This record gives sequence, structure tokens and C-alpha cells, in this order.
Amino acid sequence: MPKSKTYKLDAEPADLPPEADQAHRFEKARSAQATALLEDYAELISDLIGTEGEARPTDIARRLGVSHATAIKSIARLKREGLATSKLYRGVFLTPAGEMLARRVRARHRLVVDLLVAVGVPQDAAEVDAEGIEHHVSEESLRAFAKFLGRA
Amino acid sequence: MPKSKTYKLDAEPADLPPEADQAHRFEKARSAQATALLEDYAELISDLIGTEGEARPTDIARRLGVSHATAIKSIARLKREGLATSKLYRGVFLTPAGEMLARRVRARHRLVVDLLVAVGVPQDAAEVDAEGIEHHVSEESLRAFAKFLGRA
DNA sequence: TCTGATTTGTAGCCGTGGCTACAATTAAGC
DNA sequence: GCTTAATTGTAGCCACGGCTACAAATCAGA
Repeated sequence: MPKSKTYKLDAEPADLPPEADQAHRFEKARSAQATALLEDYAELISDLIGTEGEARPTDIARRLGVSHATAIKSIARLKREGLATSKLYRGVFLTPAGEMLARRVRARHRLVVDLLVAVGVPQDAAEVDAEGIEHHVSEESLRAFAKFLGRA
Repeated sequence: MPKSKTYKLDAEPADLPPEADQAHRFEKARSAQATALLEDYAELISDLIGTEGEARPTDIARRLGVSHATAIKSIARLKREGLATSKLYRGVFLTPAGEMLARRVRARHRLVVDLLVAVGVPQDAAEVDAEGIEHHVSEESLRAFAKFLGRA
């Protein structure tokens, strides 16, 4: 529902009322989930353009493990949100906002995988878990991860 | 959609086809998301019963930051899935399966928070992030976390 | 070129998890 | 005990993200 088109990976701190801060934690997790799909698509489209030269809906669908119809609907949402563009029967492209999001998501993904590996999680499990985890890692945690990995 | 009523926190390994394993990662993240709500409710109900002596829909709703109608609908889903019981206008209780789930979820939550803190994330940020992260941490990662924290 | 396979898009269905509004029941206070 | 407040439950709406089925457009090969 945000009217702003910034798509920060984080959200405002918001000084918390007495004991209802548990509710705020859940709300935050829910809103993170709401943008997770956009983030996944943005990163994937960026990857496909980088490696294949183009991002076709069918390839996106196959990579995500969903039907092409689902992918196309989600791409429509990306367009509504100003993250992607496409003309009929042509491939999908990212707007500057979409590119920025993709870059941040990719960096975050790597950081999460690296941290998991650093604490002893096997590489393949780290890749799997990171796919779900990354959307819930705040900027603050990311900074801590970077520092921990010696990339302060 | 699972017919089994076990609710493992993990899922089967499944030997991966050629390069479609990216799709499998996304599918795993999606299925984790599907059980996240159940997990949150189970843990919260267990907490409320422990600290307040009972779990009332209104309290559940307030703690989760949703309307009571939403909470009641979700509780209905817990009942359908065999995790909770309740009689009309009486409180909510967990079945043995629900209790087990709650216990595992609570342990996992603590482990995730502790790991985040151990790598340098501030306590409050760790609590917030853990709420979203925990649902995507595999048993394998949990074991790594425990070992890293010196609780092998 | 034109015919058939592939890709893309559309329509319409479903379950989930939000919500508000209203009804019913229980609990509390006079 | 009755009235009122609080709680609980129901109904019905919405957007999302899945899906299948079908239609339209593009692309490739004969």
C-alpha cells in the first residue's frame, strides 16, 4: 500500500508503544513478505538480461517454478509498481528503480548466503534458506553481517 | 495441501534435476511461507496459555496486530489442520500436535535470535528480523547455528 | 509463404489472509 | 436479574498469487 515508490529494503524504526511492539514485529514480517515477490522478480529479470540478453516471461516462470500465466500476472504487478516495463509480445525490462532494487537484492542475497556459510551452514542449504530469509533481513542486520564477515 | 499431519519444520531433500533447482528453492520458500502463519499462531497460543492461563481470540488478534475477525478465521484454519481446538465462545487450546509445533517453533525462534545477536545484530533488531527469518531456517541450518553457538 | 510449434497474453477459478459491519453470546455492574 | 459492555462469531468484501483453459501473436522450417 505504500504510495512512495522508493522500495527501501528496510522500514522506518517507529518508536514503539508499551507492549504492542510484538504486533509491530509481526506487521513488519507481513510487509516484508508483501515485497518479497517483487524483489525476487526484479533480481531474476536482472540476472536473465545479464546472462541471456533478455528476460522472457516463459524463462522467468520456469526459473521460479510457476506457470507462465502466474509470471505474467506478477510482471503486470511489477509494471504497476513502476519497477518494470514491457511491450506486448516483447521481453521484460527493468526501470531504473527496478534495477536499483535488483542490485540491492542481489547484494543482500550474497551477504546472507555468505553469513550462513560463515557460521557453518553447508553451501547448498545456505542457498536454499537464503531464498526465504533474505527478505526479512533489515539494513541493520546486513551491516552487522558485513562487519562480522570482515567487510566493515 | 499436504495430507500428512506431521508439520516438520523442514522438508525432504529431493535430488535435484539439472538446472531447475532454482525453481525448487523458490518453491521451498513459498511452502515455508504457507506454514508460517500456523507456526506463529501455535507459538502465540502456547505463550498466552502459559502466561495468562488462557488464549482468547481478542488477545491473539491484538498480539499479532490483526483484527479479531482475521484471528478467528486463522484459528479456524488451525483447527482444520488439527493443531488447535475450541468450543463456541470458549478459549483456544492446542492439540498435542499443536503443542509440539509450538515447542519446536519457540526453540527455533530463540536459536535464530541468539545467532543474530552472536554475529553482532542488536537485540531489538534481532527480535524483529527473527520473526520473519525463522520460518525459512532449515533443520540443517539450525544444527549449524547450535554448533556455532557452542551448543553442539 | 504459410503452416505449425512456441510464446505471450487473457479469462476465470480457487484458497489465503487481510478488512468492516453486523449478529450473537457471554461477562460485568448496578 | 437486567442492562450494558466486551467478546466472539458470521458474512461478505478485497487483493494477492497460485492454477487451467483458451486465444492471439510471433517465430521457424519446409
